[in-house]
Amino acid sequence: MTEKQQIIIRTALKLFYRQGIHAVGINEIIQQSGVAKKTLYSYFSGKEALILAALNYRDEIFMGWLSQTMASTNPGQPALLAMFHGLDDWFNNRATALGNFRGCFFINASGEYTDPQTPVHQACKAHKANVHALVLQHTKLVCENQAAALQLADTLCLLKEGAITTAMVQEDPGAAHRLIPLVKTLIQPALCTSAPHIADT
Amino acid sequence: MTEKQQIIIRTALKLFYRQGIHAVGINEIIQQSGVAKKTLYSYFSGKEALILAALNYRDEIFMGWLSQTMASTNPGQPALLAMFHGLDDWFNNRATALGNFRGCFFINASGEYTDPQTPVHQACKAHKANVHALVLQHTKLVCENQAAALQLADTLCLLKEGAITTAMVQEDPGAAHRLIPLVKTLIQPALCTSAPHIADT
DNA sequence: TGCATGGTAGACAAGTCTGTCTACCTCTGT
DNA sequence: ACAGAGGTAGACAGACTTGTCTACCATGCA
Repeated sequence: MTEKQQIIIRTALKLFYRQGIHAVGINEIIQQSGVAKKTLYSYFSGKEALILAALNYRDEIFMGWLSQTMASTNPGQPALLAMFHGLDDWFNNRATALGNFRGCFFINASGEYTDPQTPVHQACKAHKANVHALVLQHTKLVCENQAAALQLADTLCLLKEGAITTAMVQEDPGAAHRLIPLVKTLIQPALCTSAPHIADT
Repeated sequence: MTEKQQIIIRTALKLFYRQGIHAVGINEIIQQSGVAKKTLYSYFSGKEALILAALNYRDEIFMGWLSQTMASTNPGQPALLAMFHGLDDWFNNRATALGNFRGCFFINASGEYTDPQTPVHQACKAHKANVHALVLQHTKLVCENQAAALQLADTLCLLKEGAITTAMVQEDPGAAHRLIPLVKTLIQPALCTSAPHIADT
């Protein structure tokens, strides 16, 4: 991975995230990168390869930020809560690693590539699986059995997606903060038994 | 609203929803509509006007479907629960009025027009406000005060967004169904007091 | 000194995009 | 019978798209 390659990927991600993937052309990317077109095409076979590289880079950034955010406190319950405080930081542009909030790059990309068969959609799905796996590590510490841990991870991830989407579409940066009382309730160890959610009727 | 106009809007919506907005050209729309290009431009000043018309049409369809779904049972608690059963139908392609599930058209569109100032993004935001207003009508019947009703509507709408996003990106059509126990708990009248969520600590 | 490497700048091909325009056709109402 | 409305088909302009290719330049190494 050369320095030029890094610059191109970083620039592409910035533009794709800000303007949408289809709305950004190769010419704009090379211009903003200060790189010749031939250089770009020597590193990437085409636009799709660059998109996939940008998705991969964003995955690294996001997973790094999230795992660091969750590692800043104790594993389990506090880490899960820290995730939602982290989302609140992100929505209010206090998470510098993630840049200015414009929704989730992977959700946005999926919306442009709705066919699940496309490599882009698959990459987005893979990123969400990475996040889920990280969350699951912590729910396992809170729940008394595997099934309950999985279910809690599902719910928390779904809340996360809902908060991101609400914050973006509705221009509502308080979406994550308002969830914190509910999250606190959900992750109370006593409630994470085999019963699905608090009470299952 | 002439018949031709209707055909153009319906075709545009179908293509935009399936392939993304930027990925669909005017030529494809007129070809699929069986309409001359001049006819399209006699009704719509440009592509953006057509996009806004498609968003407006989708809003009508979705709000019609949702209000009908919620009206098929008793107002309040049962209607709110019916919304999530409706989402489950949608994700599993049993809601014919909404077409084959490809996520939420408005979330997808917002991802392509991330700048909140754009008319497209504003239209998406307005749609979400419409849904929220409908949900609020029912949470008011369940909660004992205005603030609690608003808070419950916020939470349920956020769960809805999370379910749609999860179902789409993760190819997980069970996202809404798994939420039902949690929703049942949240909408229990006794819990919808001034306390934010179940227990607020 | 000479040459390979990796870069720049940008012309170019071939196709697509939006939007305008001409020429024609086919109803409907008077 | 005839005018006007509303439509079709499609050429066209001008800009933009991705991707290839030529010509050139600078640096490091033998």
